[in-house]
Amino acid sequence: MGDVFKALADPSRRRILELLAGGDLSAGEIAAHFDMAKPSVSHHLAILRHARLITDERQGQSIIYHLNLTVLQ
Amino acid sequence: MGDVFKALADPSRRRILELLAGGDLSAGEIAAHFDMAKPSVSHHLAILRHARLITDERQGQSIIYHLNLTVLQ
DNA sequence: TTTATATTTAGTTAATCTTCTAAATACATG
DNA sequence: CATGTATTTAGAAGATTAACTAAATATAAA
Repeated sequence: MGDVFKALADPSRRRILELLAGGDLSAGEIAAHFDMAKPSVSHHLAILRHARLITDERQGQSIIYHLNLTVLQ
Repeated sequence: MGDVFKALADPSRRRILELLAGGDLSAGEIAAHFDMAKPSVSHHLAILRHARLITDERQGQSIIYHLNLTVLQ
């Protein structure tokens, strides 16, 4: 649970969750919403994934991210 | 709201909230539960207060802290 | 008013976190 | 298999945070 709170503590990560609430997106599509280098966004995605707030699924060259809010219950 | 998530991100601060869930406590009583210098605990209390997760009230020499969960709704 | 108790403020150091660039990995296509 | 696209990993720099000690403030009591 500590991982969840830590993950939610960063504004960029909360924004990622908001974006995913509007529908699944690839890592690149998520990165396009930020004024930040792609590796930085990838790092945020890793933290959200580790906290189980999102799940990922490879689809060809892309990796699609999904919101997973069940952990908040 | 970002302040709330940041406040909840630290394990010591979550423990303080748990302690206060069991009833109001003075700063000194809270500090006694930790293996940490009092100024460090005071700093955590200030962060929780700023996030409005707790309120404080002076009572003589002591300052009594109360849990305030309304901000989580 | 001096002394004791409770708590916070100030200033510093060490650890953690965010971001970057460069390089590596994975998949798709010519 | 070579090249291009998508994403992550590695390593480093800068910023933020958590901890400490010492000093300041506030109240109570002798």
